[in-house]
Amino acid sequence: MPSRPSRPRLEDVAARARVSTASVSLVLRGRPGPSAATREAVLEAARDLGYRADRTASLLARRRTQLLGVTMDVRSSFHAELLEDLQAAADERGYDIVVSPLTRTRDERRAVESLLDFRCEALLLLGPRLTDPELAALAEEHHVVAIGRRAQAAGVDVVRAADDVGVGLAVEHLAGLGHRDIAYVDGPRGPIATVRRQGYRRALKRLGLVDHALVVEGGGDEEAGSAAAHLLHPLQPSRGHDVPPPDRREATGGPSRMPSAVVAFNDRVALGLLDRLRRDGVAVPGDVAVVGYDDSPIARLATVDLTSVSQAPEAMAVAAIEAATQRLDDGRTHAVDVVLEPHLVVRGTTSPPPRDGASTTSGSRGIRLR
Amino acid sequence: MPSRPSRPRLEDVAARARVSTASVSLVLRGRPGPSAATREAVLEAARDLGYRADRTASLLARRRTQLLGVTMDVRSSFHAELLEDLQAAADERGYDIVVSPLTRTRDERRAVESLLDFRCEALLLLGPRLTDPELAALAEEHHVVAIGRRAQAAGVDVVRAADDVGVGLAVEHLAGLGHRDIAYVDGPRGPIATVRRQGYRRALKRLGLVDHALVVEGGGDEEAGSAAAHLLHPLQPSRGHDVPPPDRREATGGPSRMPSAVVAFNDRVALGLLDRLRRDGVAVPGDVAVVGYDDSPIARLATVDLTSVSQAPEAMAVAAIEAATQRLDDGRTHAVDVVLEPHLVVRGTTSPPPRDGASTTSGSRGIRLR
DNA sequence: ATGAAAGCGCTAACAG
DNA sequence: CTGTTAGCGCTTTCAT
Repeated sequence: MPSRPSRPRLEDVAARARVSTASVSLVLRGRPGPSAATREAVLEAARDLGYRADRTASLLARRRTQLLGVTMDVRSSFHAELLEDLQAAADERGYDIVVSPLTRTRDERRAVESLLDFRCEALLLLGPRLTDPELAALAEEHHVVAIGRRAQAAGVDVVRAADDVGVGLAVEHLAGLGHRDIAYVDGPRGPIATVRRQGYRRALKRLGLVDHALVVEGGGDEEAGSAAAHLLHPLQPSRGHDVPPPDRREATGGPSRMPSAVVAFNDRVALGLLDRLRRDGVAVPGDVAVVGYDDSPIARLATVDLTSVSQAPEAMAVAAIEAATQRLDDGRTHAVDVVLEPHLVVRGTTSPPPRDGASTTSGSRGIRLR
Repeated sequence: MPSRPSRPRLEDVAARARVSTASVSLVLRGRPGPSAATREAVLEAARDLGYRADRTASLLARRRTQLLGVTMDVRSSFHAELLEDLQAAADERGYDIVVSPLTRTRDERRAVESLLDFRCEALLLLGPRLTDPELAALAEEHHVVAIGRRAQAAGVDVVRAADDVGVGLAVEHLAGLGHRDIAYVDGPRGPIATVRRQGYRRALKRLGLVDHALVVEGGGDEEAGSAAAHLLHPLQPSRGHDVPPPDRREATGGPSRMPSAVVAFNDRVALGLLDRLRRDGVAVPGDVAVVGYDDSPIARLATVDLTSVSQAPEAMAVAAIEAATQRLDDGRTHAVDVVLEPHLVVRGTTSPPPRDGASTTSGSRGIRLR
């Protein structure tokens, strides 16, 4: 339990070092002025007393708070990753970060308000779901950086990866392997999903595969991916794993051709997809190749080993902090839109399509589906 | 971009409402005193000006900050879940939460310091890795609540689930289904893993199954679970999924009997385990039953459907906030140790063991392994 | 180079 | 019930 004698104040250090509080303040913040002798005395006194500055007080006194506010979805591992990098980048520039998690009882508005209460000097919004007008309104009063999605809002800095390009990379990779029937599992409504879907469509067009386009409904999590598996393989028994799958060639209804490859909105969706496909006896990548998006830690697991598109979170983080500090420290006033190039990380869930009529179903299963 | 005219201050509201700043302060904080007329005038003025209190200033002025600091591992979905519930519980009691994430560049010490800089009135540490002496030292200066693990540290409040009981529930459930060879996949070194392992050993003893004890090395994530699969099934080809598994009965080396059930340190480990087992052609729960720990969101996914032990995060969160506020508001001075009873959530990864000599390998695969 | 003093914006006594 | 006033702990002119 905290000892009653409240923690030492600047004044206490000053008294002990036999100098003024002003000197102590300067020394402790490493600012030029005080002589070497004073410095030493102050540092010693501070050490002896175990002094730590009260940020609340210094923030009040200073105009600046040096605080950057970040809103994030606690459940998103991509956000978690970004946060780590944001933290590091902010650190280097002498800023501190306040994170305001979105939860089911705490939407983006509240999260932002909380940040403003802390007097954050800029708001970094991870994958904000606010509408463009809402963002623009916010930006009238505060510095705001939208991270990870496009935003057509005046005054808002944007840092994002070219998602359409990213999906394009995935599609091209698959096409390069020889796939022609490449499906796409859509994401949850929103600007991010829109751009990725566009990327898919455009890539198919470039490759002359538009006829093969197949966008199936999806979502943002494993559940959605799992559900999508049924749309891709509508002939599988819809529940239970105890019924042998019928020969997929005998299919009626559903897509006339089964895709030999699937690009998913993100890794979580890809994961749900993988899991369901494999349970249904579909080999990945033997029967179907799968590509995710985000290159999340889980994709890197040896057991998952998912080919995925990386948004380069470190680069995004650095760019975002940069955007904020340029406004705060360098007086930039026009909005910027930083677009980073995603890159594909090829792993084990993609390989050439099965030879016509033959399945490359994993031999370890000892089964062939057709 | 922020407009230069700094935001309205209390004084501005007072002037506009033609009352004193004191009255405004009281009204805005909903404290008794001001007359209805004053209230209305103030509220209107505040609304007109778009006033929002500067928390920094009020914290300074007030003795109290009403801030609770939380350290957490951003990567842990269990922590994420707890955080949501902590947030809600704190809210109800008029406290605000500052979260300080641990990252690879930011260990627990730094995270705590950051919280102290914010003048948090209590520290809630999620699954702290600090040693007991370190915790005790911290507790001399601050209110600290350790959440999710046991702690033998003077002055530290502890809120945890009875992990040994939890693992016991899992083992008993399996034994009740008829399993006798029940293995345990250990967690990462630390107090949590120790207690869970103990729970496993004691449960076996109670059930007269000590001879069947098998603790295999594990860890905290999917990777570890995947690796553990090989220790449980040492005869599986160690890499690649393209070699049909040999008849496991012909095993030489490794455990003489294959366990028919496995309890994993946590859900992530269980997940890695599940994935690897299934890829190796082992049916779950047909050949091997698997139980996880944490009842994390992923365990609940239809595609995963993992039997797991729930630590009841909501209850933990409430108890933790309670512990903190009792100290702060009710003047409690002795440490408390709140132990919550975990409960088992039975899902699809557990079923009776295979009949002797027969495999219940999933029929949907159309294969039998032996 | 150093110290005295005036705030930062708000809260809490204390008068009135 | 309302207004006045003295701080909260630190930073920052501005003299010295």
